[in-house]
Amino acid sequence: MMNKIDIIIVDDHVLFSQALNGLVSNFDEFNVVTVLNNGKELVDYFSKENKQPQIVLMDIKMPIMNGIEATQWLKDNKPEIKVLALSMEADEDTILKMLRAGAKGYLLKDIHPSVLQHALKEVDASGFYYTENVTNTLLNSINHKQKSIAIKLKDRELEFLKLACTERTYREIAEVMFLSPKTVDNYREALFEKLGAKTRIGLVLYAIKEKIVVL
Amino acid sequence: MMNKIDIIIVDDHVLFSQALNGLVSNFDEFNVVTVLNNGKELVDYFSKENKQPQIVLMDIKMPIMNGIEATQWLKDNKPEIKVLALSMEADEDTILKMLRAGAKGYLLKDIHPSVLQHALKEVDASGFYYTENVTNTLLNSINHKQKSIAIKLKDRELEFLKLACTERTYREIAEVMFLSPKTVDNYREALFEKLGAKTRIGLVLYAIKEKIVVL
DNA sequence: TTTAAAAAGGGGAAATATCCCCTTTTTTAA
DNA sequence: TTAAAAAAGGGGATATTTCCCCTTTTTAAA
Repeated sequence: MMNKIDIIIVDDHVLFSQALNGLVSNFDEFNVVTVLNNGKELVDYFSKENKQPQIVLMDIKMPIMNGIEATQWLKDNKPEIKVLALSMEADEDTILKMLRAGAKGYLLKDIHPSVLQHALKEVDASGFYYTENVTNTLLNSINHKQKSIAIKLKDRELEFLKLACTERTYREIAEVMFLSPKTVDNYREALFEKLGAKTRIGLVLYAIKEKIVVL
Repeated sequence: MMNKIDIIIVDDHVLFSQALNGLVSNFDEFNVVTVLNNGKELVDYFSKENKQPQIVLMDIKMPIMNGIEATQWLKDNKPEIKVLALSMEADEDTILKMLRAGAKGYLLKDIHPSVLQHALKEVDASGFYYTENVTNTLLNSINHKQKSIAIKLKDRELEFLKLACTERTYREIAEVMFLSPKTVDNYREALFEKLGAKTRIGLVLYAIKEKIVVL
């Protein structure tokens, strides 16, 4: 008989975690060492026990110490243990935080048991299991960082704003725009007002944030 | 005998693609339908042939039509075919473009054959295979934390630079840093010199470009 | 065609930023 | 322990930015 892979389940919903326990215990390859109710219990567990599981099946929303904190703790203190997140929510922010904390995979609780089994095997064998879902979420959050609130600027103001994001002085900007320096003053003051800026630096920060200028 | 999974290899390096052909053909589960030299040949192939492979092993850098364009074309025209990218480079930009174009995985050419075999099986069975490498790249590009700083800045200079990217005056920056305004002058001038800037705007542009400050 | 709004221009002044060439203090390395 | 380097501070001048309160010119709409 081959050695089974030790797993700890951390989840505060007892009904669910016990069901999960039964499920995983039925997988030939895995052995559930213990079932804990939150991150704190996991940390306490390691202060008492010498045994280390290969994988922790981690819920995210939990009282006292949540899954993100617990995963971060494991990364810092037991980096060889792999965390597979198991969550109800698939919102971008949670996924991001969990992955940054070091999770090796992120599954939703409504998956088919066979997928869980497959994921566990992958995490054991390859060290990770990132689903299409997770990857797409990451791709999305790169794309729609933030939609511009789009204060509407006139063409000439936009032109000035772009030039303000260079090392040109206002005098030089005036030359480029074929305007008097005094008129450029007006554009500056108008944009200070519209964009809530107090200095030229503020204009630059706004322009870059809103992707009016691209670096 | 089970049905083998059909694969097309697209790569302009003939020596490599032929070696890859031999390798994959030796895998029990897979059958290499044909080997093509670039994306254009792949598009042409589908205009002549009715047969469709399940998976395309796609190089990225190729003449005439590169792997990104070809993958995008497949997504638009043959969405049921899965693309597994196989590349020399692991730079962020390329990975992002390839995934956006619809690749179901991204492997480097220096992996072990068994990993390729495993990835192919995963792509066939699950529809995707995203490695830790790829996921970390995505995470990084969200964080914008890739430190490509060519010029090494001292801690205190970095601190000043970040403050320069705000609407604070130098006098206020001096207060925050517990320095005399004159010392702040020195930091400014030192950075002008190091970063080739002539004005504070130049500092801000540099800091943002190099991801020293995140907006 | 009249009228209002937008764009352009300006005077003048105070606050900041830029610049160059110094000294003193603290840290680091030989 | 001593020399050198880095960090901190400064004087003083000029240039630029910021600010407020104006006029003139051009454009667009009634």
